[in-house]
Formats: sequence, structure tokens, C-alpha cells
Amino acid sequence: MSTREQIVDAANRLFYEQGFERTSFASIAEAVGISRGNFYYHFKTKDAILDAVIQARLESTRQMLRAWSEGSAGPLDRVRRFIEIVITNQGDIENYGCPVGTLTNELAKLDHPSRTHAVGVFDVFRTWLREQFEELGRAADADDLALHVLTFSQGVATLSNAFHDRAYAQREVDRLNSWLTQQLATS
Amino acid sequence: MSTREQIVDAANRLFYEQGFERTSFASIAEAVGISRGNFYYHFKTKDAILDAVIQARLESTRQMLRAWSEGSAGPLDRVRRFIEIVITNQGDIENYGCPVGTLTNELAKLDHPSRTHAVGVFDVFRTWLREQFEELGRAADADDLALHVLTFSQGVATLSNAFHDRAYAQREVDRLNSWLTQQLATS
DNA sequence: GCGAGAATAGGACGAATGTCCTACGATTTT
DNA sequence: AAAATCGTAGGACATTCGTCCTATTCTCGC
Repeated sequence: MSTREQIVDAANRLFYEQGFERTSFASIAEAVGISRGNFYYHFKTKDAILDAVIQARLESTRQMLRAWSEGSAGPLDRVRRFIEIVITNQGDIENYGCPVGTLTNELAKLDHPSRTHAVGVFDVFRTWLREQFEELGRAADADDLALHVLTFSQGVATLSNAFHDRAYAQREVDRLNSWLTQQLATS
Repeated sequence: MSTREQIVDAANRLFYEQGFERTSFASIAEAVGISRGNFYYHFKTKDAILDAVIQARLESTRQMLRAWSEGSAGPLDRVRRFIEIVITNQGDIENYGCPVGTLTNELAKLDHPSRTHAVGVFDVFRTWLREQFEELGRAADADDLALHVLTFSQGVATLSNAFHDRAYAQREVDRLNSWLTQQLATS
């Protein structure tokens, strides 16, 4: 892995675990094991490394969802797999929240120009979910359903982070899965 | 209003709008119109002002909910009023997110000792909602229902902050209100 | 083997941070 | 009126921040 990739990886993790504002050039360089001067050679400003991290998240998210879409599962199972993320990543979510929601909110508070860039990750999930619902014959309200699933995931992530209550998260997953079954049965 | 109250007020607003980490002693003092030396006289450390802000939020939240409970509306209308908060405060939420969820998450990322203190505001809402559902005859799953309403509000707040889509927020409010009606009809 | 450019190291810079100290004016107490 | 406490001001402090510069090492085409 190239130095630049290592930097983006370390920054990605630190931005998630500590927040963008809190994470310094020095701490990223230390995590990678390089000097600040070397860091500066690859990224001139903190905003540049932020944009690189967002770009990496966009690409890894697209890749993950593409792999899901190319698997053998149908669209319903794909949506359920997305819903299950709050369980799959429960440990990180309890400690740091959702990587997408927490970054976009931090950038909103900072009034940072890259906020819209970060929201793009939400758009990737939203579009992918919408496509699944379209495949399920819900073209008319596919976007509405997609946003509802996203709403669920953000709410569960925030409260899991606050309460560290795994039984709660599982109940909410079960509830949304029931809702999903009911939605697709009565349509 | 005393200087101390003015400081807590200004810090409360700045922590919400800019985040705790980003907000400096100097910016709070400037917002109040006092010197840093005077600020230090009232609060020795940044953690002290944070705890004072959390305490103020706890008290104002308790006071608001007490006023709601003492009003003429029944428990169902009270819950609907809570649900409506994401519309009532839509402007601030679009700009800064939910004050409770965003602060608790920031403190989680900072691994800050006052995190549990901040989570207390969630507990106040949770307890109040649980009491409403108990009054509605749902003692068995009152806490589960309360957490579901909180999940909704956090999810809508996060996505409203990301997308600035008022029609979406209204659709989610309508959806949860329908869910609420159905819940209480079939019980 | 050499020279050019890429990569890395390490430190310097001003600005901002949280914290702390001392001094002055206001207010209250004796 | 004198004295003591409270409130406020303004600056000093070490540290850390993002940024930038220069010098050295590495790599690779010629």
C-alpha cells in the first residue's frame, strides 16, 4: 500500500473515531509512522486530506453495494442486509456512531465547504436502496421507502451510541423488518 | 441575567452551532462581551462550562416536559407534540442537527467523561415518553415504544441536517403518527 | 554510474488554544 | 470611613495547531 493510501486510511479511521476537527496532521502522521514534512508532501491542506477521505468512502461504499447487488440475493434480502448493518457494526457504532451521519453533521456545524461532498455518501446509499425498492415493484414511492430505511439506520446508530443497548438495536431491526414485510405484502 | 447565566447561555448556543471542540473560551467570552479573565473567574476549565451547559439543558428539558404534562392535552397529544419537534425546530435542525444527539456523539468521539452526563438528556425524554405510553395503557412495552419514538426523532434530525428536505421530514412525521394511531388501536 | 525527480525528514513560523496570574474597580460588610 | 470580598480586565504562559521551507535520501531512466 502506497504512503498516500496509508495516509488516507489512517485519516479515515481517525476522522471516524475522533472527529475531523479533533484529528491533527501530527496524529495522522504518527499513526502512519511518517514525518509531518512527508505528510505535507502528499496533502497540502487539511481540507485536501478530508476530500480524499470522503472520496475513498464514496468509492468503498459504491464497491460494497455493487458487490451486494451482484450477489445471488434478491433485492429484499439486500435491503435486509443493509438494515442489519447496525448489528454487524454494532461495536464501532456504540463507540463512534455512524461514520456518514456523524461526519456530515460535524461538517455542517463547521460550515465546511466539503459538507455536500460528504452528503454524497448518503446519496449513494439512498440511490442504491431506491433501486432495490424499484426492483421490488415500488417505483412510485421507492425514494420515500429508501429514506425511511436510512432514517431508521441513523436513529438506531445515534441511540446505540448513546445507550450501548444491544437488545434495543435488535428490537428496532426486528421492527423495521416487520414493517418491510408488511409493506411488500400489502402493495 | 447574571454574567454566569449569560456565559452558560452563550456556550449552550455555541456548543450547539459549532460543536464543543471547536468552541473556544475566547469565542464564548466575545459572544457575552466580557474578557477572558472574567470568564475564568466563573469557570476554571472548559469541562466545567460543559457540565454547566449540560445541567442547564437537563433543567430546561425537564421544565419543558413538565409544562407539557401539566397542560390540558392528553398523553397521546403530548407524544404527537414531541414527534412534531422535528418540524417545529426544523430550521435549527437543518443547520446543526439535534442538540442532544450531536453533543452525545461528539463527546463519545472525544472519549469525554461528561458523555454519560449528556446522555442524561436522552434519559429525560425517554422517561417522559415512557410515562405517556404507560398512561396510554401500554405499561408492558412503554419503554420500547419510547425508544422507537426517540429513534425516529434522531433519524429524521440527522437526515434533515444532511438533505434539508422539508417534505421528507413531514412524510416521516406523518408515517410515525400513523404508526402511533395503529399501535394504540390494535392494543 | 549518474543525474533528475520523487519521497522523506525535521524543523521553523505565526496564530490560536486552555490555563493561569496580577491588578484595578465595584460592592458589600464592619 | 475603612476594610474585605466580589467582579472584571488584560495580558503571560507553554503547548499545539496548520502550514511552509530546506535539506537529505531514495529510485530509476539514461
